[in-house]
Amino acid sequence: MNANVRVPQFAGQECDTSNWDAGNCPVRDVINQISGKWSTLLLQALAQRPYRFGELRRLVPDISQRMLTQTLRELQRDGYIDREVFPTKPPSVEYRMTDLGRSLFLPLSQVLSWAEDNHGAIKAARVRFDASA
Amino acid sequence: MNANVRVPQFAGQECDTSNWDAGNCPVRDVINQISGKWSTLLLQALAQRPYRFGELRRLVPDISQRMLTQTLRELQRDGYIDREVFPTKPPSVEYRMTDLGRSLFLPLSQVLSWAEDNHGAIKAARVRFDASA
DNA sequence: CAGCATCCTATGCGATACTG
DNA sequence: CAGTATCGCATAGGATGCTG
Repeated sequence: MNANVRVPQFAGQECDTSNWDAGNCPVRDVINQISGKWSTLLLQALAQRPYRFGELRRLVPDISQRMLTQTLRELQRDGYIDREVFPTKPPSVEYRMTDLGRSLFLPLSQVLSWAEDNHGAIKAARVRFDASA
Repeated sequence: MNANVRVPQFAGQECDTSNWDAGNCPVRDVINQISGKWSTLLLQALAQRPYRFGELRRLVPDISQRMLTQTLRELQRDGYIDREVFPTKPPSVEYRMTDLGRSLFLPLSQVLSWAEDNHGAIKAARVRFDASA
């Protein structure tokens, strides 16, 4: 890690790079959490409707149970989703998106749509790059 | 890796999860590349104006030379930025955003702005979560 | 100036087994 | 059903040294 420098960062913010990950660079502090392998996928699912734990497992069968738990916890911690436990036997737990989560998903879904729309152009760019290299 | 299952994924796309990273899930294929530690930061810099290699180093002094090179190559390969070599002595290289990069940065910058605007709410949510745990 | 090659570490993530 | 606890690996990323 470098010395105590300050650099212009995301959206014109200055960030103390000696403490890069500790939350003083606001944009990175937020982006870090939603850039995990499963975060956006789960956000997209829960943007549709609430889901129970097992439902999410079946919806995304290739997520490990460990990462499902962990990702849900992180999303909950950041305030994007709520977790409600129903004291049945055996217990059931429902996850639902919060208003904050929905307000994030608004611009986020635009990026996802862009990715879908432009996947062809990107694949083409890769072919061109790899051919000329 | 799991068996050959297909699940509904991003933006309603189906993805063969047995080959998850190989590009058959369009959204993930695109998002993977821009979710690196430095990608969005460099995109934001180059959205302002073209930069030379050394300028980017000085702008983001805490990026390692290795990651600057690598991230720029990935962004170039996906078609977001162009690389122009000026045959001076010693050589100088300029990076500039392409139209594709600019069209990506449009929705992407909305997410970055959202992150900046809502950083306080997220930090508060974390405090609440950690207190109740 | 703008890189490439090498080594090394941190950690994100998967696999497996166990529990209230 | 909805988790927790361990272990292990693959890879993202940092540090350092060399080059056209």
